[in-house]
Amino acid sequence: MAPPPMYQQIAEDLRRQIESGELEPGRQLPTELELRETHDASRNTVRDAIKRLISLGLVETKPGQGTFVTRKIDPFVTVLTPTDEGETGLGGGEGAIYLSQVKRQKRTPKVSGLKVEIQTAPAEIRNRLGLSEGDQVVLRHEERFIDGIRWSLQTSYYPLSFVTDGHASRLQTAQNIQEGTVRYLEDVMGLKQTSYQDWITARSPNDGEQKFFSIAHDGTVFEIFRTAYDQTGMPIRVTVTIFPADRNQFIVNVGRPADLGTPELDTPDLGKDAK
Amino acid sequence: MAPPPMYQQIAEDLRRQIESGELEPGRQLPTELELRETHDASRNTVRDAIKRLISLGLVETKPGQGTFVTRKIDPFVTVLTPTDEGETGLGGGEGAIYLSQVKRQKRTPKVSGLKVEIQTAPAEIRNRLGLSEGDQVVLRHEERFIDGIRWSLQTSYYPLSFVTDGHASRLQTAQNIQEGTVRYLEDVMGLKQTSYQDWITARSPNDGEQKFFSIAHDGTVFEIFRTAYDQTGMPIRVTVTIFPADRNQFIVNVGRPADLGTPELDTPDLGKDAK
DNA sequence: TAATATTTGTACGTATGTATT
DNA sequence: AAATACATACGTACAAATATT
Repeated sequence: MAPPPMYQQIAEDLRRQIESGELEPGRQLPTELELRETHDASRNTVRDAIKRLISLGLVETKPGQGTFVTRKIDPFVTVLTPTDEGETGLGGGEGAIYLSQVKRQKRTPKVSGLKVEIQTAPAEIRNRLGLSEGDQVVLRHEERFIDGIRWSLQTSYYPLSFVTDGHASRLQTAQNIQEGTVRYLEDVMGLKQTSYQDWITARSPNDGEQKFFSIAHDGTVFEIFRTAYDQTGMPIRVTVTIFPADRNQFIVNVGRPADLGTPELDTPDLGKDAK
Repeated sequence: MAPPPMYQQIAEDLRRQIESGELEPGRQLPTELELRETHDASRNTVRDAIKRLISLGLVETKPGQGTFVTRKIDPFVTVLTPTDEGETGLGGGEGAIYLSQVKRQKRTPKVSGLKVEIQTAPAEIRNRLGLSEGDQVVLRHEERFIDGIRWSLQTSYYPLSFVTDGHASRLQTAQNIQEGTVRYLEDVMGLKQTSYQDWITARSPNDGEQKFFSIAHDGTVFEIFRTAYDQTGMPIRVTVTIFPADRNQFIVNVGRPADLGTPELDTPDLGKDAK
């Protein structure tokens, strides 16, 4: 039996120390030069070990300062199914995706950096909205925070015809639509949002996402496409939301109004050692 | 302005060639020694570039053979909400999570390696099932394939009391329960599954998952906890399923029986350049 | 079967650059 | 300005896996 390579052994050793709490979150690891001596390895080998810990999300490095054990963020839990059966696909925001009420009521979501553009619809959006090649869309982009933490990036796409033919002119103004776009579209165009479909994927972040969320290039983000339909089954909006996987989880409730408890919501290490 | 480091430039250069189709899936990249010469860099620098491409999932290396452009797997799409309103939380399998009917009918799911154990319930399971510390659970573990491709790993947990007090003895036999455990529990214990809750997270694979799915150590898996409840609101099962993110996507339908189209399901590069 | 060539993996050493204290 | 710590980049050597002769 070949023994595991040295850099893996060093990584394992450090991982054990971190997960046992010996090295608590926020604390600095020994420097590369120190680890070089304590483990009797070259600096490059030590660095290989640290790279593994980075890709596991256990540590982060800061040039000129050191390597630190990652502080875990108490995860945001988003319920993808409506919490209130009264609202059919529901209310506010950018037609969006809602923060769990459970134990989140003390948290304060904020939105900033609203940007509005008009573009030729990219294929993914065009197909979901049932448009033709070359058709244009109105695009409303937001940065979303919770308690000051960067939570998600959201972009909603509407057919440009809503503005040109449907008189929903406020869609293209870079102002928040206070009553919510769902309500607004119903008021001015008679479009009722009666259903939606969420499409959930995961991938690596692009450069912009990497910077905005301060995550590693080999981290993970959820990408959720929400397509909303009116009473006739016509798609009226596509909302694409990016959530970094290190601080976001999702819940889907089926078969009940869903005020069921959410076990372990407090526990920071949920899912750590699941096998 | 500092130029980007050389290994990133080399990675970008190769990425461009891959995404433009110049280097098609399955094809071998130039060897490290060749890249060393074409890019006038050291072998280690070339290797750093390739590591980035690996973590983006664009290439994979095979010792002794070479580096190859990843063949993308046509993603499996799983619908988390019931496709048939008639069934309340629904039928077969291990009480499980169901494969989309859409365009998947030609695909053949297979299950193998059924393993049954009795364990003290780990905290995550215990809390979800409403058990006390030290309580035991019956654990049914399966490896699941689609068209021969490793699709997911699933483990279902039931309170041991179902076997000792409830006479659901077949739970602890390593045999498939043909009619489905949902039906079986209803027959022998009168437990009707009327609702469930899915809890969706993403994380790095552990060693076993890494090997089973042949994914990189810095890849991503979805981990979905499905807690099923009976008519009284009592939790009767927790099913934990691991899905590698490179070949799995999920859909949640709200507000309609949901036979809506699934745009782009055929398109292999869904979500590639979404921004 | 055995030897050989090719290709990636691990490990070392060194030098220099950049960010922070 | 100097010291510290991580980042990039080069070079070398040998091991391990695979394919070929």
